[in-house]
Amino acid sequence: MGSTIWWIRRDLRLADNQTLAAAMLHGDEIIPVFILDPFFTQNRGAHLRRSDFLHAGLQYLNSSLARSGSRLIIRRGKPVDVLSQLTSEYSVGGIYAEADFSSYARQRDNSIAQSLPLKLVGSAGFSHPSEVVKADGSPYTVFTPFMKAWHSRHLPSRTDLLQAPGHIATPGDIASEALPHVGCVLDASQFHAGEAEATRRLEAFTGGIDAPLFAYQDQRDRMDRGGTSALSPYLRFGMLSARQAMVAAREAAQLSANQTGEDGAETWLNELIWREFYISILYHFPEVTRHSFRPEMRGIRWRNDPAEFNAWRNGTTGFPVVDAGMRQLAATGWMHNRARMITASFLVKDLLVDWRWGEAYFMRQLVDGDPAANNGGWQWTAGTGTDAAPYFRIFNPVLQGQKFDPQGSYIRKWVPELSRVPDEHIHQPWRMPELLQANTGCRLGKDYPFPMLDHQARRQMALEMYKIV
DNA sequence: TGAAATGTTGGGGCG
DNA sequence: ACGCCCCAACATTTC
Repeated sequence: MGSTIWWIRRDLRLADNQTLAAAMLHGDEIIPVFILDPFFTQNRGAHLRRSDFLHAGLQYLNSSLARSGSRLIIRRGKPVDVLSQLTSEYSVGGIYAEADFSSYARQRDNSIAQSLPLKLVGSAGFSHPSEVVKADGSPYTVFTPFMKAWHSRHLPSRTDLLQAPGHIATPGDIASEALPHVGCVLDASQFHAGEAEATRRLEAFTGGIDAPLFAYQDQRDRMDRGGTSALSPYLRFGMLSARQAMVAAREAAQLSANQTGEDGAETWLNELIWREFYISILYHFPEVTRHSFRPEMRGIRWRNDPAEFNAWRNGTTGFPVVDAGMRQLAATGWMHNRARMITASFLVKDLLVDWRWGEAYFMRQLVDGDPAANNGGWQWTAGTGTDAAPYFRIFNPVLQGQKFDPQGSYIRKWVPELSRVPDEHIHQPWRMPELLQANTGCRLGKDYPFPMLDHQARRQMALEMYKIV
């Protein structure tokens, strides 16, 4: 049958990989290739942490392939050129890749498919976005009906999962560049790349009767606790498939069907379906990457003050919970989901900055930065998206801190200058008497900034701004 | 997956 | 004992 290329993009795993399985079905020999595309690598500096996570993942994948009798081929260049060359040199019968619905990937793949036998199999989501649509074929734009439709159609179970191939035959004479270098910026984050780590984390989160999953509903918003799965970087690069995650959630839900905590599995599954929803939105409405989904929101006149934007990025807004989130992001490339909502709301509704500025900054910093989920999250917060939070839903950073970091331990962890501030002032350090400021080493305006704005006033401005449109 | 403003209720202090 | 006021607690409406 000849060779087939498994063109790896964001499916860095051997288990439950439909793309790899299809490639193996259609060829005797597999050429697993990852292409370092100048479109991405030229911009690597801007996405250092995510690049490093990817590169570490490639090293891990290469080891896994080696254990299966294969190896990873690294090539550098425009994908169409690299693939043309490989195809002609090794009489390749087909190129198999997982579908990717971000705008660059779609253009790239469409153009390659015109000259090469590219076949797109599977996707980063559980199902193809064209599968879960309304009866008349139009896409869902409201989450709840989408979620219900999803539940009625798809009930993955363990037997649906594909085993990792035992042996992968790969031609021995194919030249490869060296595996890309992994820098040290990942050291600060808690994420180790690779399929095994992803599987281990999934098992730790969902396995057993005491699994954190069962406390998910109660704990997920608590920034001071590790109640979330923190699996997003693994899902982002396909070190874990959506299907594997969903199967684990379902099995846990069944295990606990008659016990407390069953809602946790349901709630987490819903979060995975939100991810499917945003993948679907990006697929059906690619223009959301450029502007607001809701046309009537495209004329908002944002303030876009660069100095204020910088204060937000640096975590020096003077609002402890906002600064904690932004510093966690800068330090680790990851942020607790509740903190993402709080910081995003602050940027959009207190600083009145265009949500796309925030989207771009998050994309630059996040290890799990994904065009669909990141865009969906930002448009949700800004109230510009599908089924978004209404424009008047404005987070109060003090109340959010009090609710979801009651003792301020999340704040103290990421904003060390507040570490000695007592609990009763941790969310509003500006209310500390001067003597206490001196005693706790947190003098406002010196050790930690005064709040950069009056939330009540900005809230009114935001309401006006949205109303004018 | 919000918060503020406004409305309602009921217990208790008080004359 | 009773009406009145105050206000906390809760509910509803509004942005």
